[in-house]
Amino acid sequence: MVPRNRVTSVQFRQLALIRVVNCEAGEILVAKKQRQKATLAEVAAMAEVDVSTVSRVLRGQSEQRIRAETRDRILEVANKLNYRANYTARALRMSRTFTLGIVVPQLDNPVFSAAIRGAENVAAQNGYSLLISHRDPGDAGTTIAKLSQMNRVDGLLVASLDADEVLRSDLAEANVPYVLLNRQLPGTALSVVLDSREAARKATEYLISLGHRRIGHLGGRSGGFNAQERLSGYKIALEAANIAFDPSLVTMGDYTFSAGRESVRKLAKTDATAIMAATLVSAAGAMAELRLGGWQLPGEMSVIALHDAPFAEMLFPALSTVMMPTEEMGRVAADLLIKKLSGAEPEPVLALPPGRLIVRDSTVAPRSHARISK
Amino acid sequence: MVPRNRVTSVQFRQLALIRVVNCEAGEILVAKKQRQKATLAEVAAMAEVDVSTVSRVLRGQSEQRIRAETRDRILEVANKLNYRANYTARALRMSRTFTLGIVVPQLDNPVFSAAIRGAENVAAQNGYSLLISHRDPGDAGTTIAKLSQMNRVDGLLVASLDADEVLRSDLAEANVPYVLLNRQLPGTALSVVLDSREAARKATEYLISLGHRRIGHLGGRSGGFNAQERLSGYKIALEAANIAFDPSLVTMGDYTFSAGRESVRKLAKTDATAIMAATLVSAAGAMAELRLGGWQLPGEMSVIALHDAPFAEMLFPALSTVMMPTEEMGRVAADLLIKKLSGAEPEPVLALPPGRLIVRDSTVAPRSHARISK
DNA sequence: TTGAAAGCGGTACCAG
DNA sequence: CTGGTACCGCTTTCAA
Repeated sequence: MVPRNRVTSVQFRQLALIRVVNCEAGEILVAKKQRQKATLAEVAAMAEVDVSTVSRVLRGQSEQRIRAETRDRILEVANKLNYRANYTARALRMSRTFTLGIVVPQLDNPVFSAAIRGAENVAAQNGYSLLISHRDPGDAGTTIAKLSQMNRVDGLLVASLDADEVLRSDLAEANVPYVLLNRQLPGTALSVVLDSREAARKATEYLISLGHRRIGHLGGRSGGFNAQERLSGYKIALEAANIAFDPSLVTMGDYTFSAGRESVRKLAKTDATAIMAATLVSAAGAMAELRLGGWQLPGEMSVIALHDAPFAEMLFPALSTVMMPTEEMGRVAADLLIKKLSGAEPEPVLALPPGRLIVRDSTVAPRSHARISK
Repeated sequence: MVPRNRVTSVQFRQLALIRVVNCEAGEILVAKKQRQKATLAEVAAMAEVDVSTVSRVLRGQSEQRIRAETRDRILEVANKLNYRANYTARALRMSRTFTLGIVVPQLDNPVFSAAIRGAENVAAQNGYSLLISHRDPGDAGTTIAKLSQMNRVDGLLVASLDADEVLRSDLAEANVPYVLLNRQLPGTALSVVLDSREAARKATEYLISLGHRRIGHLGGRSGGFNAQERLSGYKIALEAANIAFDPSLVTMGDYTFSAGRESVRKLAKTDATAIMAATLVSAAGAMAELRLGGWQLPGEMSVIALHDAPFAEMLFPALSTVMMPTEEMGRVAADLLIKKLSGAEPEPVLALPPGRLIVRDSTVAPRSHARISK
């Protein structure tokens, strides 16, 4: 009944034992052995038990069903051999990689790197690792599809700056659970976002409290989810203060430095005395351009931005901001995804409230006599 | 001879065929099937050939040994089923993951994110993917060890800010080939570094060419590899201009904003008219602190930094820099590692020469009468 | 040119 | 409480 060329486990154990014994001949060899990856079978052989027993012991589950003596012996051997389970083999067998993928549009962006940090922590706490992937705007959908189709991840955390349609079709390719990060997609699964609206409201409200009445808004891509939210928060704050909304004070660009520069030129022609910018980088662009135009900052123009990062403090004048819980966003998203992977119910969409207002040097009360625009 | 409970491949093929045929009953099911991960066996069954044949065809090698007709049929089926090889299974079988790990101390650092980008490109070109991992300064060695011991990567790209000893022992845990990034470690394998010395020399030389004679240096951690190199480049430039080296003009800190602030206080008490800073961030700290102290920038103090990133332009005054080929560094390192994995000879250590000098607004000729320090 | 079968290193079910 | 064994999905000899 025993197939040809097939060693029974008893035979194998003996074979392996010989190997092990040989190794023990010299300590050097043993040391070398520790460097190598020991397999379950080797541990089993050396402990003189079956692989299945070793597996049970090492996985720690159903511990009560194993004689303490046996367990200790196995543990000792495993330790001596510096045994580590082979990740690949386990993943294949269990059809689970215990890896979460996180796809971000850029790495050197405090928002995403903070989110990654948060996600990584939660992942680690739950025995998952995080496969970071940054998706250049060019490679349409490949990243998302690749990660999931190659069975490399159990689930995906997706941050995207793409248009709804593009993102939707990318996501369709993924055949793993996912949760969206910093972004909503109508009619789609879970997503964790920051409450940009409230943040924008808060920032605008602060400018109003300083006495500003003509407040410009440097927005993001007009189609974008967060851009809409921020604009809406801006309007809410104006309304609450009985200030009429003036479309000419709003400019939408993308979130880059140069877009900030360009956009602010339009605002510079108005009688605005303050600007609420969507991001640190666009605020930086705005301030740079204004300075170039000879404006006194913050005297002639107050600037506040959403999100906070060390970068805000490095600008001149140091930028006032409304903090955003970006790391928390990563944590929450990872938590949601892991719950989902454990078969839990899809929970409702969350919007994390903004953090504190950080007043630095870029915001002051308006001058009594507004400067004549240049 | 056939083991019990074992389906021969013929039997299995039939079983699978039944499944496939059933699926084809409705297009909806076929569509659904495409979403799922099809296995080799399923493709084989549907194409009515053996899995090994499918494998051969799909891997594209030894193509000539397969009848065109067969190959076409297989390709068609694979395509219809949207077949993707299971990464895990392949990795297990081949004992290779075709994944490179890259370990960096921080993600939101233009130096490392550029290196990652470069490494990723080269990796992709060679059929590898990149597993990005950031190692918090706290978790001693675990990251490096984990990645390799879990058999998740074939090789490692390691950027580290740790002390030699720490790094050395971490590396000892890794049982995969690795190459060091942005850092050398005496007596250790391959590493790819930037020529910081030459960059520092170039930056200093530029300040000298503007007429500065009393030039301060804002250095990095005094033990660090790059810090030494930069200091040395600074000295070389001075010497070439017959300017005596004055230790009181050199301050070593770490690379943070606040370290930049602190360090510059010492320099502010000297008669220095210019500063060569190790990094953008420390330069930013220095400028912030000087401004706070009432200095006119750049009039009373010129500042230049090593490395270039969008960030430099956002500062005020916009920072002059010497570009560093950080993305190239990632590319070269990945290339080296891949060569090593293919069994090639360990090539010599490289130092990539700095890029262009970018003159922005932070560097001007010294005033004829140096300001009395405050 | 194609098929059969032996694993890679685990996990988990089923016996005993 | 422990052993035996059938896979997970793929690659790679070895035969036919």
